Amino acid sequence: MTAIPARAWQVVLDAVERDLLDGRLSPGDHLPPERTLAADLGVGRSSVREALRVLEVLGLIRTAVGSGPSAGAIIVARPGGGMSALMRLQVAAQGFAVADVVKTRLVLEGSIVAELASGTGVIDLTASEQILTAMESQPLTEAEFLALDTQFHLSLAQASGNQVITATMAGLRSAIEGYARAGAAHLASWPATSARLMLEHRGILTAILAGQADAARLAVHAHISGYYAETHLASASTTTASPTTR
Amino acid sequence: MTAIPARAWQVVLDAVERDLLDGRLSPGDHLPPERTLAADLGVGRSSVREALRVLEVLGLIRTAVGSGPSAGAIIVARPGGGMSALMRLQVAAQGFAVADVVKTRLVLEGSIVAELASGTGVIDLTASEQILTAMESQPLTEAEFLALDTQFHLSLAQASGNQVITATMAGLRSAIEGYARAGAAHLASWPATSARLMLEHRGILTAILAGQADAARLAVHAHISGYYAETHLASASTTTASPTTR
DNA sequence: TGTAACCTGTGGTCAGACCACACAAGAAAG
DNA sequence: CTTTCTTGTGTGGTCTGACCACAGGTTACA
Repeated sequence: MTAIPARAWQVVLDAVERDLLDGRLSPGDHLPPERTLAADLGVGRSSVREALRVLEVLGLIRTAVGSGPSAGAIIVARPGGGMSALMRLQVAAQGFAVADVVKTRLVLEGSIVAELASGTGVIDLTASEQILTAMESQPLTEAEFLALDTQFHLSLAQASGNQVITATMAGLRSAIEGYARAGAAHLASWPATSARLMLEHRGILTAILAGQADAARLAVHAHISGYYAETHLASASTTTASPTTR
Repeated sequence: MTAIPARAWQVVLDAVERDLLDGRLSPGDHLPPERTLAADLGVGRSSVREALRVLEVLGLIRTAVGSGPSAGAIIVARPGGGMSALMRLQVAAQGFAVADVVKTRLVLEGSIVAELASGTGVIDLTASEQILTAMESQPLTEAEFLALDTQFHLSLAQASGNQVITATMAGLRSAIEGYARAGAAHLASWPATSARLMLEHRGILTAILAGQADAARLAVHAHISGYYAETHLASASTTTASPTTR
């Protein structure tokens, strides 16, 4: 069929993918041991390991040494880690511009809060509430604050129930985490900025609970682009087609 | 520092990432040969290869055998392939629900066409035009049609200039490509559906060129969710909180 | 001068070995 | 009989060494 002989590790990757699609493998299942997999597919164990490493980084499997039910390679399908690694490295390698990452956050988070605000069903925002309360209850260092900030934004995505958007947002966030942290040092007054950010968080949550979709979207928009404008890191302006990409 | 000794392949991954962040590596540069990398980092060559395999799948490097300037591992930073692999496998492993993928497409593509429509600068849509013309010029098989359909949607993302959204869309699209193809077989009349899809494409493009952001967003929304509703694959309803996720 | 043969460095792959680890089954002690 | 310890076994993690295919450059030859 194909004149090009597939590379050995690709054979393994394809076999696993086919097993997943055909239902022979499901989340929670164990992959065969590496040595068995190698023998079954007619490739070397190192090739199997290369494929498993890819699956691990992509968040499809988790590996553990030892023996027993918890050992071996297990299908987990946690997209967050893989998305983070991918976006972090692409930003590092200049495949992704930071400005584009911020703009994508605006799009995704804006539609998330708008959907949450206009959602008909019961929506659980207690997790977001708790994170906000934790942020406000005591003074935090910049790193602690940013960690909770990440959790807050992520909790909104999780409340929407969309796993794709949640994972993508987690990836985007982690990709520019270093920039956000570095930018905090450029601020004129960290206490002033953090106080403002907390107020904006409250405003976002209030708009969602009040069912004001447009207000929530605008609040998120101002929140995100405001911080990045203040830290001089990305010109995430509101609607203008930014020239930074080109 | 860390009581947990990092795994060997992660040492390599971290080293490459640090080199990227510090500017010691840039797109177009060669990575050191595997054997050199192994010796420099004090790990075995197989561990280096596992890391390089990850970087390759993630779209960060391209490898070639032989000698000369084109051989070896070269930084390329092409996010598309990695994003596609990640999303395809996550859908296969049920980490991503197809309904969520479709909903994310709605969000991203909706905001893309809205931004294109309201864009102040000159926007080049000739590529999208040409693809549409190619689709309309002759009868196509389902596979050919879907391939051009993918190209059309992707060309819009590329016109927006946002590399993150473009790559994400490419990944989402490829993740459900199999479902789209399988769904085409369930249609009552493929010629009728394809004709409708082409008309909708024209409508989207017209709305963009006319500067009607909301109309373009609605047209894209109807276009995408309509096809998936028709193929009974995903209940990508307009605004209702879908219960399919849980 | 042109061509052909050779050499070198690269990734691709495999085989084998050893280690650390976690669990299970059996043996030993109470 | 119960508890505790020892041993065995299977797993991933890693390294080493070897060989191959390939692409380019280099050299020798016509």
